[in-house]
Amino acid sequence: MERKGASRRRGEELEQAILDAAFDEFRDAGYAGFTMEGVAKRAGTSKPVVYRRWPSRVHILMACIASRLPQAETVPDTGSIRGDIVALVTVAHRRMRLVGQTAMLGMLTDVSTDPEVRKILVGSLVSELANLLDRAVYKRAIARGELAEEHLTERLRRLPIDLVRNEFIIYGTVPREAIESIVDEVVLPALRARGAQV
Amino acid sequence: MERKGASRRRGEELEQAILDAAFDEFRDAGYAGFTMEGVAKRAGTSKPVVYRRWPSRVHILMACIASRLPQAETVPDTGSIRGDIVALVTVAHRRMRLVGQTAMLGMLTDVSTDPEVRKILVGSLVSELANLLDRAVYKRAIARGELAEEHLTERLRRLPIDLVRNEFIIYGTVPREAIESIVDEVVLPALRARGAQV
DNA sequence: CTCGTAAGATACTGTCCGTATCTTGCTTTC
DNA sequence: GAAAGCAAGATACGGACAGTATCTTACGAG
Repeated sequence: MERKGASRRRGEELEQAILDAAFDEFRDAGYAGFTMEGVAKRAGTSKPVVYRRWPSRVHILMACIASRLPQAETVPDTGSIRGDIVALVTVAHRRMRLVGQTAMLGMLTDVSTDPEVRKILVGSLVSELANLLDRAVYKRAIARGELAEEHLTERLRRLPIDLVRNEFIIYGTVPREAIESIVDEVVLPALRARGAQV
Repeated sequence: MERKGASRRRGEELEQAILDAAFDEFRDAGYAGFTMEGVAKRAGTSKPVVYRRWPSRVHILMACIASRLPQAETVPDTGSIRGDIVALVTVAHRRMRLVGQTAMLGMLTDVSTDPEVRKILVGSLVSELANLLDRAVYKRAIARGELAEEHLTERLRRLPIDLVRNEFIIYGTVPREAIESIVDEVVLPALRARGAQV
């Protein structure tokens, strides 16, 4: 099924075309309907070509989703830790919506029996947000004097992301009120309890 | 493949035998390896018999797992809300371990596109714990005077379970220290912030 | 021009879901 | 206690899809 009147693509060009096709397939067919045959057909190529680059369905799925997520999102400096955390959680939620609830769960499922693949997923979908939280929110709050390094435990560091992820995974949607209740009823009180002036 | 020297089972007896077989299949083959063929073979019957009772793979999976979870677990009255919450979270964690990380994720995935089935899952795996938390923990704390009804928001009501579920789903394990940091660094501070004397 | 590499086509194995069809044993009813 | 009916159980099938093997062919490098 070679594409008519077109030369064979190779290397980077072909790889991008397949990732594009994969993303279209993901968007149109959903997580469960995402098939290697569909990807190959959309890309105007064949399965072995796809398999030469990604060893399995879940690998290319993660790759195509990761490739579509904005790489270096920023969180505006709102002047207070509350505003910054709300902004961060909003960014996190936007990223999750790009992935989708079913796909997020599906990838976590696929990955849960394979530590190798798990690393890839956690690296591209989880760690990035955690770093952003540290860099863009906590560091600024420390500079402002609202927070001290020693107020932060590991748990508090990841608390906002844990809560919004849970909300998204279980309920599928995270309305504005949910974000605010997470921040005002849980995160800020927990920070204050350790001495933060927030 | 009718079992030799045995009369045909019917009704309740057959149903239980299939559920037993399903649970064995689940334990031995895991979530991904759980197949209807396997269940039928183990139960000494055939697929149509299984399909007459449960309309799909995920239905019987949920049914067999739910049937193996202790129905009415109790949370000991430890005399303080902290102890009670730790105990509740420990119970929740034990239930989750019985299900397993992969199966939990897998069921959530399967269910995420079908509100009908979702209700069944949420009813048997989520609501039960929420009720337990209300009945066994918050009610007693209110009776003790540590807590007042109006201190409790919806978010705080489900906070302990949300956090332990997240921990289990993402990290696969919830060690004692995690439980304690959840309770001491997050849940109790959040309750105190709303006026609870805990 | 030749040669090697990778693209692309095709077909195959294997697995499993869900269903259709048929036989047969058990139970109920007259 | 025979006939009728119902559900159990066997078997086989259609369809989808993962992943692989094999072959041909375009194309770039030298």
